[in-house]
Amino acid sequence: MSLPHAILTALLEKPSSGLELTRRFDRSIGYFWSATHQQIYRELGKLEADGLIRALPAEQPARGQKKSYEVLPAGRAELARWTAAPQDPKPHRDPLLLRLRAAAVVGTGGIEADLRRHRELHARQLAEYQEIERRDFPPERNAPEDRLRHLVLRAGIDLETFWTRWLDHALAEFEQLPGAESADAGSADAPPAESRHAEGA
Amino acid sequence: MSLPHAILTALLEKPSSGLELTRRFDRSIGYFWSATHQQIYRELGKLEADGLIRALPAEQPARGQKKSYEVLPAGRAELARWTAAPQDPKPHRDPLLLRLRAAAVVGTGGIEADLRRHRELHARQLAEYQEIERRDFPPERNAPEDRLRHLVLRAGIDLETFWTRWLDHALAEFEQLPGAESADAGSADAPPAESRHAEGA
DNA sequence: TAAACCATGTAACATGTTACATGATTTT
DNA sequence: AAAATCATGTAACATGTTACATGGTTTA
Repeated sequence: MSLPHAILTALLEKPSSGLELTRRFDRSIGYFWSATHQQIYRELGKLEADGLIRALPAEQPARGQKKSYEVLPAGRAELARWTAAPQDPKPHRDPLLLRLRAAAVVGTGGIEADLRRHRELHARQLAEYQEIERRDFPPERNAPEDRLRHLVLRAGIDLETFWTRWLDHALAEFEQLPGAESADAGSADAPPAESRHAEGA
Repeated sequence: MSLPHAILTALLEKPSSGLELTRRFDRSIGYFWSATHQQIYRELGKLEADGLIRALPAEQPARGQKKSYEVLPAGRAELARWTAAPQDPKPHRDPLLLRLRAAAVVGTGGIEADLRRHRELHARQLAEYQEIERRDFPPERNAPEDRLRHLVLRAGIDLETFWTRWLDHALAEFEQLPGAESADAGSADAPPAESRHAEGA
């Protein structure tokens, strides 16, 4: 139940149309809550039906026409309620760690190359966040209203730093692995399938 | 498309029934890929229909009867393929960061108490992982087959350490916040709803 | 033998993903 | 006026969640 509240937050920051929201989800908000345009349109419909937002009465309703929404008092109240309500942390889901665990059983295959690729992607994301920090939160600018936004951005920066370093560590560990190939102990049925030709980083 | 591969990995480590799998997902595997028993039974049915696993012909099929599965050669091959295939990192989704961002708009409400609670939950999880590390990976035991499994556990330990520290930082930041109350700049419609009575940590 | 628990499962729904459809506006 | 792009939307499906149903086994 987070997408509607992500949309309410975005609309409170600035009333927008579906496509504008989609673009903002590709940037700031999407950094910790992504959504496609189909999800957003679907959710905008529900929020409007529930009386939490309304379409700005600017112009026409036709199909190819832009339609902007703003948050109604009931929507703001719902967002405040949700923000203050306790929530348990959801268990973390990470396909890459799952693959490493699988690699311990069926062999490492070409996974090392993908680890390197992920490392680079995280490093790039880190650079992007740091650029945003330089631009939006220079040392002078330290108003209380910005503190929370900056704190959230710091989480993004710290997380990408974390993963970059962890992947460095993992790659170092791989170099110490014997032949970097099939380490098994299980029921032994099929051949390890492909294994050579790593795709470079 | 990760749940079937999580199940294949678990079954290769040790053939199991649905409930046994559920229990193992509550422990080791579930630490980075959780699943409920309904998901697991549903997926076991699909994997069997696809010829990737089969029920051990031990005994009866009746309703309240235990039914164990093992991985077939095709299943092992599929897991090896999936493990080696490149995958893009999925964008990270974090409701707590979303709530902090919302708090920047509608006010902090009682969110501080929940931050403290999350901090304690992460600290507890960290302690659990460290206990597992002590038990399963003592310094003597350093066989190559264990390296990958240990690496994955380290990720869990490092992540919980990360969040514990980050939440400490966030809470320190909160103490510097003016009245620790409603910081707004937007369309101003509704009252900030509830705000007082934090629920202690 | 009733209650508690073990084990597998069904059903309904919420959320997220992928592919495609359609009208309006801008560019060539 | 054809092509590209903008903007909103439908449809089908995959995955995840919540509530409940059913038969068997153990324990009070």
